[in-house]
Amino acid sequence: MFSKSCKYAMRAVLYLAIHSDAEHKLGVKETSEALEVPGPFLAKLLQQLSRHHLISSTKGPNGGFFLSEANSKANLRGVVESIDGPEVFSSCILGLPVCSSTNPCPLHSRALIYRQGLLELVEDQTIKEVAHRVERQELKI
Amino acid sequence: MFSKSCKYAMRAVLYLAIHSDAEHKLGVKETSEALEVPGPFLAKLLQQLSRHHLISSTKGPNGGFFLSEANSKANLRGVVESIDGPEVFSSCILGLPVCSSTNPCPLHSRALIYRQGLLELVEDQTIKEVAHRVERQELKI
DNA sequence: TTATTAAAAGATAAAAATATCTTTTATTCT
DNA sequence: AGAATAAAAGATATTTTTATCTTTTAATAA
Ligand code: FES
Ligand code: FES
Repeated sequence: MFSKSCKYAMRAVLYLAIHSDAEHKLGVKETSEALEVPGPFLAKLLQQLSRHHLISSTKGPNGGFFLSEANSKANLRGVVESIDGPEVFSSCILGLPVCSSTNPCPLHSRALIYRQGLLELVEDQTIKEVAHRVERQELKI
Repeated sequence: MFSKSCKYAMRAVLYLAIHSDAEHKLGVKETSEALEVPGPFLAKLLQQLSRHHLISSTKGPNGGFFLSEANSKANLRGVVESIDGPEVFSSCILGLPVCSSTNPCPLHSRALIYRQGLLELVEDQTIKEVAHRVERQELKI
């Protein structure tokens, strides 16, 4: 499915959504330890997300990563596309160079439905909404 | 989604379903060239599928790979599970070590539905049925 | 039996993904 | 201004996946 990097990134974004805001930023260390994910590797991912404006960051003392209000009102699709690329939602399930309805592979029409479901999975709730559910229902990330 | 290996394997199985039978076996070369896939690499995948009895093979002159009647009455699930492992249909979408409804991640319940769809995609038609559709509708593999 | 064929198996190589370490830059606090 | 902090950037290392090459084994045909 999603790459390991992408999964780390989604979890980290949710962690930040829950534990950070503009006044309470989080360092890589705390986040990586909480998620049990390699720190320097997560740092790269967070930097990439920050460059793409999917999360926010500041340097220096009291600096760190956090989700701005705007960040947390977005959904996870941007995070996934930023790390794994937009093709995860549009590429042929058999790996053919192009996925098209005019020249489809035998699994195409069903794959469309399935991919739509995947898209909805990451698109139809905001990061903030997902984060709230995690808190209320004590879900794991 | 599925690994490159898995995609190669699925396409090769469909190609064999269409172009081979117990009397007309196919060599790796023909198959790999038809699918535009690296030959020695495909050979490994076919050998693995053969060991797992998802396709058939014989050595020597007129030997090669083919789908027995039994092989072509199976579905693609076995092929996928043989190459990518059964976890593709059961692992947590966020990469948590266990996926369980008693201790779920925030995407779990939707992920269940999505994974079910993926399973149906490869499970609800036999290889033979898919192959016939490819022939009748001139689909790409 | 011998030559030929093609898969099976094993060894090696290249590329991509994942992981780590070091240096630099921006920010804050004293 | 100077010291401390933490991200940003860059360089390096490891692991996994993908790809290739060589040798061996089994089957067929002459
Ligand atoms: S052509 Fe294969 S999924 Fe669209
Ligand atoms: S726990 Fe994450 S998908 Fe089931």
